[in-house]
Amino acid sequence: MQTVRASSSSQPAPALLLRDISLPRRSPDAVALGFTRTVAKDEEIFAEGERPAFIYKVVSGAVRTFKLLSDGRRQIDAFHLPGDIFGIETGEEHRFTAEALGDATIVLYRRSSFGALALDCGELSQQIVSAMMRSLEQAQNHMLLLGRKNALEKVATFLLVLAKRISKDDRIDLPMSRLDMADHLGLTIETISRSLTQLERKGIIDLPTHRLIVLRDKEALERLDT
Amino acid sequence: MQTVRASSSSQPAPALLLRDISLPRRSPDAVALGFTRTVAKDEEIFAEGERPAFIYKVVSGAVRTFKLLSDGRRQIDAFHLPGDIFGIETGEEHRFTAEALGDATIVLYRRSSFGALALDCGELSQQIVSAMMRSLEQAQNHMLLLGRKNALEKVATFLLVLAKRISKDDRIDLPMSRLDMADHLGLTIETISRSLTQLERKGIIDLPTHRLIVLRDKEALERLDT
DNA sequence: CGATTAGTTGACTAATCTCAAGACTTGTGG
DNA sequence: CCACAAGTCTTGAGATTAGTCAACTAATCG
Repeated sequence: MQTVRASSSSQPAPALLLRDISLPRRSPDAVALGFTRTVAKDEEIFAEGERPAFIYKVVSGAVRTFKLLSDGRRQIDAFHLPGDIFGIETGEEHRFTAEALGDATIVLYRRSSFGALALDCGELSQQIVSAMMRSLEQAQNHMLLLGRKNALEKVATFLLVLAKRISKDDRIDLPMSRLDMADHLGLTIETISRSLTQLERKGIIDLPTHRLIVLRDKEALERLDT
Repeated sequence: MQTVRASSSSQPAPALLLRDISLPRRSPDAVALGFTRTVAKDEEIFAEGERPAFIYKVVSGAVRTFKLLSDGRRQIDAFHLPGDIFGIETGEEHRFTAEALGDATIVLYRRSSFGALALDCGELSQQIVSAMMRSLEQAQNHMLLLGRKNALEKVATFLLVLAKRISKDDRIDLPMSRLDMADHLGLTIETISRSLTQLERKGIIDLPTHRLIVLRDKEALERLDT
């Protein structure tokens, strides 16, 4: 596991600075006004868990979006450069924190302006959009796992995620091999095996057969899930 | 680096098996017919690089989607369980390979049925959808990097990606600190530093200042990018 | 300038991988 | 229904990569 270093953090800067109100160019359905805002180095633009009120676009400078584990380990999912849109959410909270890398200028579009986003799409498109969004959320959580969790944490998280999807009374009938798990979690089959054994020794899971896992202590797993 | 093991691979199974033609329920804009297909264990459903002709939905069984590095290292981005939609692409090729984990049943929807996907959305939604898609593609590439590349490969890939976005004649003016790079690539600042030094020693890059990187040998970087 | 922060380098440690052997499962055919 | 074969999983020992800690150097900001 890795040392957690303080992120370079100046103090949070003043309030929102209105500069300019620009209409999105050539947009016929432009209900969205754009506010321009300047942000200082390391200033927070929005925080994980907040209700998303805007969608953002970088005008100048650069922005990082990241997730944190409870002990401060951080995974930056992306750097956003001029022209990039970020902060899109379909749910009720931001799943990242966004901060400026250096001084930056961004444009904010009221989220309410385009309502539930997918609503002005046909129903089929809507299904597809929501499938994309689910993939994206999964991918983003998975980056945190791959970049910042150790082997035991990876396996614990994986079991919990799988349990939510397919467990019957805390029994998981694994649909995949150890090799598949390994290639999903960025580990080797041996490390998967050792991690499972370790969880079993601690009484957290049972392994009646190789393909069946019984979760005996979900709380303990959740503690590992950080 | 990690040993590459052969994926359990039976031989590719026969052709497409039409079973059933079902209309998507309650869908008013349902131009899409659903074909049901059964696939055998480890059978390929589509391959990375292929032109995407369908969108898929798992009916029974489970499916893995993955990317490979040139030497066979594999990153499974997701397991798809009954009800899950997978294989959505906005571009002209599949960016993953999909295979059945065990015997499985899937439904195929002709992609042409909903045309360019975003087309029946308003223009603004369309921008948002395409921003989502970009994030998703980035996230998926990044999972491969986080899960299966070593430190030097990570840094090399990062520099190339960054160069494509912001380099002027192969000079990158880094907008982020070493800590930011580290937290993006799942490494520590020391390892970032050592990797950059190593690239410099090999004559692949120059580091005139900490925030400026000159790419001297892109080919070599691309070779590391696998 | 001088102080502070950011980045580099070295020596050492720890986590995970690699390689190898053995055990368990599963499927097949006698 | 048992025995064997093939594949899958587990375990151990040693190697390797990246992390940790610490000292030093370079850059940046008042």
